[in-house]
Amino acid sequence: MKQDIDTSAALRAQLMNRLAFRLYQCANLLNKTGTKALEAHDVTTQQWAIIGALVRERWAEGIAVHQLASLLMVSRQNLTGVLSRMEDRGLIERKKSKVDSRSRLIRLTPDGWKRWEEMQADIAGFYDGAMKDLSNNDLIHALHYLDRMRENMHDVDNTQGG
Amino acid sequence: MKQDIDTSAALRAQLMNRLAFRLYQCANLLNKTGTKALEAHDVTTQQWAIIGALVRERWAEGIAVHQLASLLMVSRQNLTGVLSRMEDRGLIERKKSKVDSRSRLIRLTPDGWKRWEEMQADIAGFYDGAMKDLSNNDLIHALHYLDRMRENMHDVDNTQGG
DNA sequence: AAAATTATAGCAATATATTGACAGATATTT
DNA sequence: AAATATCTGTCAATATATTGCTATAATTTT
Repeated sequence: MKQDIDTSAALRAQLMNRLAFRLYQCANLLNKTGTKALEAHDVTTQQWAIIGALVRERWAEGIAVHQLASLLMVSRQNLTGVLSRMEDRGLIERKKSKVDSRSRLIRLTPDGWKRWEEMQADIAGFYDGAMKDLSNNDLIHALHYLDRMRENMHDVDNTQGG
Repeated sequence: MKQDIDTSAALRAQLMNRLAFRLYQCANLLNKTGTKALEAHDVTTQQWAIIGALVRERWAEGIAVHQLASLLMVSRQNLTGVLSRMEDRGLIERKKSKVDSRSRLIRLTPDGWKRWEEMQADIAGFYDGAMKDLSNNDLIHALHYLDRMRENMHDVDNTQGG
């Protein structure tokens, strides 16, 4: 009976443990270093992700909070807090939807767009460091694995009553 | 002039953006689903990581806070908060070091060890879902990429005055 | 030996993330 | 049409993460 690497439960458990731990460390470091890299722009990593989403999705009137929360995979409540801080600083605006008066449509202000442009050089500089020595092929593979895990955990989430 | 996939700056920037975003989403989902999976044990994902580290590193007297913080790659201040909540619930104990009276040595209590054992079945169940359809080879590769990124960001961190 | 520097844990302030809850709006069922 | 169920954004409470700061201890420099 050949002890194949793919059939060793203890090895697999160890790999999964290490992978989860690595994910934990990476995410914390991404938050820390990303926020520091954009310090001059007064934009945290999380706010950067939100601005990036708003830039990418050019809805005519903006996007509803629950849609943005779904896209970012964070809770509506947390997003409300982050958006409030961004609105206070003039990066985004909230507008009551004409279609559904409960809904608030979120979009970047002209200042928000300007901030995005101003950030680009520092974003590029940050990525140079964070993705150093990773080829495009590496990036594609890493993306594939994280994608797989995200989908898996999304399913787990739904199973848990999401 | 051949437009090679490895030389396209726009593609690379897009990949890096998507990778960072995926990391953000995955980490949040890991925190959410991991904590939910261990709900019966009243242990969050972060506390699980700490217990795991304490289990793995079997120092005779325990580990100092700054060492544990370094291992986990989180700040001492944050760790202090998490440890306090764990101590309050009897999972860990803090003991003044005989060698350096400023230092607090952290280790699991007997209850902490027992909690770790009790968690194993639910941990395994969670991993089954989160790592579904990923072979051991996949796990090894994913680990490699996250490792690479972690090291890169660690270097960036040091450059930023970490 | 004294002075200066560095290290330790933890307090405080702020940002992010979750869950529970809820007023009010909207959609579905009766 | 009325009753019921669901949805929307946000408040509140709690956990996690960062930075600045500090009293005290330890180490290094003078």
